[in-house]
Amino acid sequence: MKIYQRHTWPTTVDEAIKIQEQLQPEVITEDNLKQPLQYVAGVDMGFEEDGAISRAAVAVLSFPDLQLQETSIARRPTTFPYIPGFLSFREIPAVLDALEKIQTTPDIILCDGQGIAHPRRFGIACHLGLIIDIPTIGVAKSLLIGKHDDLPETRGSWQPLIHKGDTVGAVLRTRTGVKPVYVSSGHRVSLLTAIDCVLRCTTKYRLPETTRFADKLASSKD
DNA sequence: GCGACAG
DNA sequence: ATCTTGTCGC
Repeated sequence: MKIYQRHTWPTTVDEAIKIQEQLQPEVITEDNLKQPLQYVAGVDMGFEEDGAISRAAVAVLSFPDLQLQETSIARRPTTFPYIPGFLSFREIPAVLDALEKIQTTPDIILCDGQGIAHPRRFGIACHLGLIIDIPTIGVAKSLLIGKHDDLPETRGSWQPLIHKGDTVGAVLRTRTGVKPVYVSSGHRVSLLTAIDCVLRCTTKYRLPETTRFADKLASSKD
């Protein structure tokens, strides 16, 4: 797919904050996606050479049967350090390289990390969604910001994630008796639709099949 | 000023 | 994210 950059990549945190604050108002947290969904994708990152090289992987699956449709991998030098709140500046450049090689344009992308459940409401899922103008959802394995009540052990149960008085996402149990995941709107997807999509992409494991496939590609040294 | 802190 | 074996529990 063809990608149009929205900005150049910053070197400093101050610059990065300006970009986040400038683009945040463009994030859409209401549904604006093709339905029924036909293709869902997952993206994930891996690192080589002690972190000097970033490796991005994309896996496109058919929906709702979740069969692998297409994959791509891209490598490039790592240019931004990992700083909580600025993950997108470290990972997105390589992700865009991998997405450019994809022939099957996904109807939605599940990202590894937060959407609007972020200090400035601009996590990696929002940033990626805005740049490529494709619906995105943030699915994180751990909490960045916000608080929530305890939730039942049953798969499918969830609780709102609250930050400074706003509902910024949800803590979702994707598997009975297993630690929950943190779901939030990325771009062009509402929270309820995001929760439904994550559940439908999750079968026998805690994480969505999309990110599991992307994870295998990003980790296997080949 | 003191912690917390996606991957 | 990454370094790494066995091990506890359903």
